[in-house]
Amino acid sequence: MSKEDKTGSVTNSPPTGGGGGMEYDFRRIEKNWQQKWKESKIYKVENDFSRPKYYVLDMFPYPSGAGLHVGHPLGYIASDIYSRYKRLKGFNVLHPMGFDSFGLPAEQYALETGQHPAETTKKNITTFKSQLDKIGFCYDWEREVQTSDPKYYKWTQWIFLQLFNSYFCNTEKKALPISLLIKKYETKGAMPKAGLFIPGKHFTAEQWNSYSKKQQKEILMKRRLAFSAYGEVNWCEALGTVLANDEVVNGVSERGGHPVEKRKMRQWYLRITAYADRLLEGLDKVDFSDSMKEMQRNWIGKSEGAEISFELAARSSQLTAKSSKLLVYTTRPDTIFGVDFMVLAPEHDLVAQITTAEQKEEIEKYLHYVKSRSDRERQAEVKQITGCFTGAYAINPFDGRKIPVWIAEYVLAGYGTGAIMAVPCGDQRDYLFARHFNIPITNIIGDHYSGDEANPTKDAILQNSNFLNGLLMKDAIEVAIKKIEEAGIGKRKVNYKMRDAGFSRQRYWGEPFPIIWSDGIALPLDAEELPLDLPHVDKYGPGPSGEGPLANLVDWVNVSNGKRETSTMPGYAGSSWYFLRYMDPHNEKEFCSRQASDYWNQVDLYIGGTEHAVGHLLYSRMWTKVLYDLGLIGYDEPYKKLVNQGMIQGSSRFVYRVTVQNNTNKQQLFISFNRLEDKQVSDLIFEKQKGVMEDVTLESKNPDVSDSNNHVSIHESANARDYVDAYVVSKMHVDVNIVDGVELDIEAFKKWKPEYTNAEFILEDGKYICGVEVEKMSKSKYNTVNPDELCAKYGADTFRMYEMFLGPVEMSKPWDTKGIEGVHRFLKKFWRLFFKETKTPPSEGLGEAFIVTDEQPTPEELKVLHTAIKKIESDTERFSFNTAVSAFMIATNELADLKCHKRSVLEPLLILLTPYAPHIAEELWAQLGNKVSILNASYPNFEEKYVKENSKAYPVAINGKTRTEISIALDATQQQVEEIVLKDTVVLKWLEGKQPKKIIYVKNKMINIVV
RNA sequence: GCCCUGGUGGCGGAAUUGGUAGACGCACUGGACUCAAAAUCCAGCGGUAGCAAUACUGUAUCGGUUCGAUUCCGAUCUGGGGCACCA
Repeated sequence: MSKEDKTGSVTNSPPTGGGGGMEYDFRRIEKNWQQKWKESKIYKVENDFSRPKYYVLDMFPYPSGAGLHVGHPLGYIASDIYSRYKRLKGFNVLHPMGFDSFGLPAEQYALETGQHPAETTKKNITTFKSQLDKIGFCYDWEREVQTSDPKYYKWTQWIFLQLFNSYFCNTEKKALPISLLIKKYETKGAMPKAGLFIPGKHFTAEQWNSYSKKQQKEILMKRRLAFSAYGEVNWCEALGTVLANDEVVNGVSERGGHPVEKRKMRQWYLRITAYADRLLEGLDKVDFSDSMKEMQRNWIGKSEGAEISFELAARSSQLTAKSSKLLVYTTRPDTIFGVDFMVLAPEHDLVAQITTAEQKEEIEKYLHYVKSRSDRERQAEVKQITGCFTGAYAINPFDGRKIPVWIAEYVLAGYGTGAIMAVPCGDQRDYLFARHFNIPITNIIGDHYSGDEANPTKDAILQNSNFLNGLLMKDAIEVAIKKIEEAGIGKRKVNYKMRDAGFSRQRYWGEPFPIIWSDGIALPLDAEELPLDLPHVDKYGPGPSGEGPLANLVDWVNVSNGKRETSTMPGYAGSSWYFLRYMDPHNEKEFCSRQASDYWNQVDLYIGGTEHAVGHLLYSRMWTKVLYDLGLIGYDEPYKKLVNQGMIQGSSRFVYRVTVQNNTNKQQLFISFNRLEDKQVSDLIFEKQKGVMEDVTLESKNPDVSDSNNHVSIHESANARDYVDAYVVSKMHVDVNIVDGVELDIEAFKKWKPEYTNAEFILEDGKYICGVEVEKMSKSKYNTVNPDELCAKYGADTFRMYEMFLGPVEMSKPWDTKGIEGVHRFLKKFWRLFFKETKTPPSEGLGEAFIVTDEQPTPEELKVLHTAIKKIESDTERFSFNTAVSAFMIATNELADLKCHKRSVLEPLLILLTPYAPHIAEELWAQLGNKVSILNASYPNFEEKYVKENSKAYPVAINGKTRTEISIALDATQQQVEEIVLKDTVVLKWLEGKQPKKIIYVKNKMINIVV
């Protein structure tokens, strides 16, 4: 052990080393077996259609430059354990791994450093793979996919063409080839099912045939599953580029702090809204957690209500006939008589037309303000109520009331019709808005409305509501809709919160679109022309007028029949179908052969984080449905079961730097955590700064440690003179790896940040104690722990088991390296069931050290074994890996106590251990003389007879409080139990001579006596 | 703001269907072995009172249902994740 050792927050020396004997030399064992497994291709997976299959999939990683930290492998270890378990159960298991290797970070990095994303991505993947391999995963790397590989994205582009060439048939509720739609238009046109023929929307066959090619294509574009249209983006003029929401902070660009505004640009979209209902229905067929389904349902946001059109008051003379109506969507048509104002989204088309001359200036000011606001900001800040009156009025169709029309940022253009009818007594936002702008509030729900806040109830009896008076709101909804439809002023409407998915990015590092624009018509490439390779660029800056970097490649863009599409596909394109490619990764003819996709079928178990709850999962579910509709695969849900792993959070450490204002001597000073609140600390600080600040007193208030960001607090000094008027304590992240628990290794710290070599430290009890906070694990917070170092120090088996032992996979938890010792001790103890540690060198003492015998096991030993089999098998089945690890510990402790070294007990136990700690299991298996790998063994069978008991020590409670324990036969009857219990001295004592009212006896659980 | 989710000893967690709260591990304390250390083994370990047996109390807070609540219901406080161009 040396002070130099800074590889982890555990500062002990390597747990093994030196000495002779057969000790658990995990380094040798793991290296040896990883090598052998690789040579024997034991993880190679064949499409052997005769065997039962099981498909385990991890959400593949984005290969970031930071490499793996201990949070990444959590899900991978879980899926690896389950895969190996299923293999032992006789399944042909597909458990592949690959990389989601297109994406923004590589491009950002390229912008900063000039390194091509292809190069950095390749490098990062190499690092990831070597890190993954050290943990001993059973991946068949021959099936690896990388989304940025042309051999892969050829098929992403191909599927895009299928989407482009398909439409959603509303009658059959499925995707069909667009050629069928064209045929229909040519022969029947597009005629209304019922009601009015609306020119522009409907047309006859003759009309269709008379349209120009361009007109026809424009009509078709409105039906394609992948289509092009105009949509809003975050536009940053200064950077000349479109930004992700991520890159926009408080309305300005993260890079450079330039202003950002909304701008409409031509974009590609996927018509996921067409699949809204099927995406909802599909949730009933899959095994996802309820919360996950709930999140997806909320995202889709299906609601039923009505679209109502309000006449606008005639006085706005600039209104044309067409725009004299204001269409709103509401889920609560029952509240129509409570409407006190209307609100349009600021982007609403009508705004410009209806605004009166007097209001024009104000409206324009407001529009300018809204442009800089993100959707999130617009909805979030309730305290800040903003809006602007347009000067226009709408007319309530039933009572003729004049209703003022406002615009406000809390109404979003993308949802519903982009306009609402505001009912302040029933909706809190509307209420706050009305109060803020002094709009009178109509109460239609009597006592249910307090006047202090809105009440969104549906259980009130309506008042002040004309023909709805006296009706329960729930029932009034239907009545109102009928009346609205009768009056011809609106209709029943199902609405979805979900919008069509934006599918183009003004970026370089993504799949190029196989599209050529010719005279405004999007021409798809032929399948034979794929892949359309992503051309090499030297510069990663944006193209002209906000286009992606590809627009700078003039030669590439201009082709004989037009111009290439210069945007690229988003990150989720490649990940929407990757699960299929693993089944048939080298197929050059098809994205995946039907035979392979029929055999491997749905993913039986999908493991990944909740952060993908809506995005990725919905997109891949949609793609799967489209592929199914087009007859390309045989199922329309990709993932049968989904398990969400929790996030492993980082446990950050902080040091507190004191900066004295106007301090010219620049002495660096740090203060230990618990002295921050020390009243005398200002004296100390003063002491340390002596020489520059004679006679200056600092009066410190208690520092507010909870303050955000860096600045903990500013201390005003009452008697400040000359040099000093305040000192500032700033909080700095410090590398967790140079902190032992909470104690800072000061020397290591100085080495880590050389600028503080001469810093002084105010200690407590001779130590510098760091502050602790749980945050997301990230390089910039210096709270990452590298799995490589842990594998090197304790071995992959220990690391795997420890990650599992931390807690339930689904739960988030902070990482703490300290506990890993315990798991390592367990594996050493397990090893000692097979080997006795001797002082002789292994070359001589092997026979002597190996202590496994062929003796017959005792009933007690068999009970330990079979208890373990039952517990570990069921825990593995239900993904309760932490309790399974604890079951291994219990079994090992008990067998060690029994001094059991019997093959017939240990051999099955080894098989149980294989999924969790494959290396040690394989080694000991070989030591037992087995010639075939333990990976191909079969899982031991649990036998009830070995664990059966005929009595149980029942807890006996009096009035619900456990007072004693009585051993009673398991097959005892109620009467027998009552007799036994009432004879017991402890029970008699607590009864105090009273008669029990009731005796509750739950077989195999407990007994409760009610007095 | 909206949606989802969590809160149990000093710490990570266990309690699978409403039935003995704290399994297992870490840390800590005491002991054995050792010249010493490491490793290993044994014992203790929620709080309060007590030498102890034991009693009371205890699963974020408050209230409810029940013979019985960490578990179910209602309200409150609080940590984490997502919110459509990060992946």
